[in-house]
Amino acid sequence: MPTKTPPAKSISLSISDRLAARIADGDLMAGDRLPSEAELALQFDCSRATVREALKRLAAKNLIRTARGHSGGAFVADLTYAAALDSHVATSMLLLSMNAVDFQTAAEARFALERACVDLAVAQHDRADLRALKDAINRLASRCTDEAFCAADVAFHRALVDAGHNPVLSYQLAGAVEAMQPLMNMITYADRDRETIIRLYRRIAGALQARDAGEVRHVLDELEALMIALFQRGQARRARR
Amino acid sequence: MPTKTPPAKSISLSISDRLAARIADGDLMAGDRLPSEAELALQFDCSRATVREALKRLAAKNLIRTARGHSGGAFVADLTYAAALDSHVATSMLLLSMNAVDFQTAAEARFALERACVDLAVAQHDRADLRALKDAINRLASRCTDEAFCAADVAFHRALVDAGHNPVLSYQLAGAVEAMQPLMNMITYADRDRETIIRLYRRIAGALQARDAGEVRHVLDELEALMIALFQRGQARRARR
DNA sequence: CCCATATCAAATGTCAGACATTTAAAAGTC
DNA sequence: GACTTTTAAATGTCTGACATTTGATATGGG
Repeated sequence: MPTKTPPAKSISLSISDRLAARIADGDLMAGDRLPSEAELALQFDCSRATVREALKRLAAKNLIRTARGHSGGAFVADLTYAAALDSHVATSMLLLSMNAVDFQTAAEARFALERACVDLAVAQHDRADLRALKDAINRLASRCTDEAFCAADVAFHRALVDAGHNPVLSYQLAGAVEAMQPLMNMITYADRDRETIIRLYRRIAGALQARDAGEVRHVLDELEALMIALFQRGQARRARR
Repeated sequence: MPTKTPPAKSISLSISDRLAARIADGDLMAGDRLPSEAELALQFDCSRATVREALKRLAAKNLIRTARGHSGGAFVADLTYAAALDSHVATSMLLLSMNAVDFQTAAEARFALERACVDLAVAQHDRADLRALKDAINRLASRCTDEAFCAADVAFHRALVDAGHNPVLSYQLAGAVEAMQPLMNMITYADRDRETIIRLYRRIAGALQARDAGEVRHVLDELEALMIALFQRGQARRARR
């Protein structure tokens, strides 16, 4: 009996797939309102509960948003960079933690990605970008917890990435950098380490202002080596106890 | 009345958030089985339907998978690179199409990212990587539709990225490159364009084998310029009609 | 004793109908 | 005309039931 009954995909799954395809194809455009749950139930010949499960899945993927009330309903969401970034970061974080990615691999990837935006950042940055970089450095220089230090660290790198003025690149890079923050948080920084890092960051900001891409890349190399060394030192210390 | 009643988050949403947090925190580990829907309904003091909506949301984010039958249920999924990549690509594609990203911006981002893996690829590649590159080139050289040409194009870049032997980097880069395929598909290639592209790809493969990172980067620059020129030529032709 | 078969139980998937809540528009009132 | 009340349409939730799937268990025969 070659009638296709593969893994018997559930009804709600096939509904969400069909709606997702219509959105991806541009058949349903951002802002469009989907039929009401009751209408969809009629169209797909199933119950409202089943339709709702399908809609929840789409909502989880940021494909639709729902509003209650008289003229509420499900609307095709206009996917923003911010929303996409959130889910990208969440997924990447889970991926890194679940696959036990070692620090060296993560750091290697992170700095490789960061170097990808150097040329653009050097060419495109403006005064606001330099300001953002310096704000982040100032926050780093203030006494703060390791977590706050790492958060400011992320802000610095984020500013560097954004200086390329390419939203697509920012989206990809910022997601990767932020996803690695939990790993970076495993580093405990001594005061003199912080000073070293801040010095490197100032050199990056300076080189960027001077539009010296080679120097920026060079400092990033140093930074990467430093990070890995700090992590390994911390690991050795943990092992000794 | 400062009692917090913000936007009255729905019950099913708060349930999925709580479960997601437990997974992210490592409280629930990959492979763990969640309580049955009936039990969860008791724990959260709500109906099974509400629990199910929450679970569907988690399933959409690849956080859990469900199985039917006697010893079925919801299990914490072990997020694979492949699964994460799929959702990353899907999201990125939507993001690009919905935000009307222009070709130049996308190409700029794509080649910037690609250059990010050159150093690693030059240092780490092995024979299998070169083989994958050459296979892709051979497919490009065979007569094929524009879509197949673009698919082989993606395969080439994917192989280049994977040559870095860094799964984290591959995940990030492959997602970005694949997401841009629809834009690249907008290019129609004349025969002599294809020949030019293939020549560039052969140079890349050769430079990689010779472990000459500067040459790889240089060819990528040429490739980027060519792609943008081809796209603009196509646009001008479309406008003239 | 082992193996095939039938039965069972637990879980997800689905359905039907009801009620609660939210929201904007329409109707009514001053 | 501005304010208040009513109303309708939609999502959010609850309840209870049935269907389906699938491993475990019991049962029977060789």
